[in-house]
Amino acid sequence: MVDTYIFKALADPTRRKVFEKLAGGSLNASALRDGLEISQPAMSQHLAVLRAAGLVREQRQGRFVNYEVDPDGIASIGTWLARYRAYWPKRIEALSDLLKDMDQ
Amino acid sequence: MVDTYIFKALADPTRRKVFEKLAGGSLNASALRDGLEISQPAMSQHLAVLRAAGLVREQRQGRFVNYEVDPDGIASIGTWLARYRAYWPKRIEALSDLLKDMDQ
DNA sequence: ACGATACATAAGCATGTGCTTATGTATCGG
DNA sequence: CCGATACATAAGCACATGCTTATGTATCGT
Repeated sequence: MVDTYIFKALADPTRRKVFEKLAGGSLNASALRDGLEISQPAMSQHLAVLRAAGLVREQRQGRFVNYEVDPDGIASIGTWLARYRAYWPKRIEALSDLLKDMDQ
Repeated sequence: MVDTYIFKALADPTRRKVFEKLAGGSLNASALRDGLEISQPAMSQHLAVLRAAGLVREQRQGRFVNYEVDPDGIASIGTWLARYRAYWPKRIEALSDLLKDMDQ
């Protein structure tokens, strides 16, 4: 199951923080450690999990590895979530925001 | 973190199957076991996890406990996902379906 | 060429997770 | 009332997970 990797990856609070940081723009592994109290190997392992889940992709640049959000990952969640749209409350702010953004 | 409970709950394939079954309509704990090869206590424990995550809610009816999808749970995921709408691919089928449904 | 830097990988360990069997609690039918 | 049914809870166990320290690999600056 592809979904299992994604949900497992997002089940960890540290990984969600990392993902949110990347949503603000591409960053390398060291920069991602700022603020989060986490060792270098721990970050490396978290990034490997996020990458395996398809939530993040990397781009080597010399000594640095730049990470960025992989749209495929969130698309997968969107696809999964869409299966349950029948239960989506009619008036939820986040959804109307989403709707507005798409209507362009 | 509320999100942690939700993502942890959905990280298990069996729980996702249970949730999908419930998306097709309300069912009691025994009916949910059909098809899934799972013991009665295991199902009870899975349902407890889904319930604690806010993905599912229960309703006692005599000896039976009826479970159904809790819209608050998927709304939480939608809210979380909406934070990353900037990375959402423009043309994903599930999304346009969602859009269509909302435009009513 | 060499030390420093950026990151990955390996191994070990504490804790979490999902299952099992056993048992408890409540409601139903007769 | 009493056995059967529906479900929950407890305890124990195998395995997964996230961390640590130690070490490996590749690139940079000089």
